[in-house]
Amino acid sequence: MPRMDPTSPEPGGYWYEPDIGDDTIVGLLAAVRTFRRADAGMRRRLGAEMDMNGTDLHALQLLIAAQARGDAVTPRALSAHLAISTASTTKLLHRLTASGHLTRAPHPTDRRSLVVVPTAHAHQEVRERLAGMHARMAEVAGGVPVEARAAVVDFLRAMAALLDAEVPPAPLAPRTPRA
Amino acid sequence: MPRMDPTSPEPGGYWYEPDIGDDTIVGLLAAVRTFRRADAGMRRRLGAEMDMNGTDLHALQLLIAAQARGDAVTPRALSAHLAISTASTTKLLHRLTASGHLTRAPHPTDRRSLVVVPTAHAHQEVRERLAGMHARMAEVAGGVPVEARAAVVDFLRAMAALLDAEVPPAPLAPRTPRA
DNA sequence: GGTGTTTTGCTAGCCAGGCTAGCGATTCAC
DNA sequence: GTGAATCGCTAGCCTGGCTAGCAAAACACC
Repeated sequence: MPRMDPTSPEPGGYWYEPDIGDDTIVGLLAAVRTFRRADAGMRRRLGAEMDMNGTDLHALQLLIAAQARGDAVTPRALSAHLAISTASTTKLLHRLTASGHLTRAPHPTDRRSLVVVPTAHAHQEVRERLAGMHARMAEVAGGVPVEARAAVVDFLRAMAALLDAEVPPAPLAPRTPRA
Repeated sequence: MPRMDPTSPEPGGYWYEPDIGDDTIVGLLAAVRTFRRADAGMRRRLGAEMDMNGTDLHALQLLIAAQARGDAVTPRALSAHLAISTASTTKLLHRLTASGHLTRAPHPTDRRSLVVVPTAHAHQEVRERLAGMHARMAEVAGGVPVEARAAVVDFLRAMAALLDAEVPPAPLAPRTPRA
């Protein structure tokens, strides 16, 4: 049975960028890549080893957060938050209702819509599953020097904004049109 | 046609953690989540809008980096680096050879194996596709105060290590065994 | 030097989770 | 009141993971 090596080492050298001019910037970007890879791998493993994938888990987190805030969440809002289509969201709701993690309640004012509510079971499970990881993440975050935290937050937010804006360009050669 | 909102706002509040004791830590973790979500969304869009998905692109980066270092890369090594199975790697190689991004050359010493080599086309394309984004990322990175950069790098690395180590536990209720 | 075991890349076929297209029901604008 | 917009949904497709199992080559060992 061909199996993969779960702990692949660092990719090693970098690729292009002739000379950005600053080693610390290169190091920063390398760290970002390392993190992205670890994150992607974790999500995949999460999907493989548990009976819930990353998107579903993320949805539950959002629902629980919203509930704590007293906000009602509609499927449409959920799809927007998760950045997936409404059809995919419907499937997601099916999965999570089937597994007993949430229920659909009628929307108080709009009879087309509905309100998605996490069950007690969902609360418990998310707590169990994420509490440990989250505590560890908080610990890591606590290791960041106080005076540097704002910089880290700014950096991550700016990166996120950049990624959000990215991709669309695609100003490339005539590509095989995939059809 | 149901379409999603590509620029969903911040998830808002958080969920559990009674009182971590420090708002800046919560902010940090929120920023991490924002980034993770942006990254995942970017990868998905990348797969949707281009004719290459994130894994393939990652593979090309690795190959190009290895080539620059003078290292030969076998499919097996690639599968280990990408943390996917050898079967998936074979499919990946099919995709990328079909699209003219790489070629399979005989391995110099092991006749079972082979060496995967990126084409000039791959070089050009990766450069075109990533140079812009990468330059922007470098710009963002450059915006981080010099004295805070080491802290950012440490933080991201620690987070990555944490995610790498995460998931396996799964000490939960008897779960439906998915079979 | 033959022979069993490993390793390598591969094919076949499965499955999850995205997606688009389009539908009935309801709400909104006017 | 009526047409347009919006809601969640179903039907059905496609990508990209996965496992199982294969022939060929390399290796271990006598």
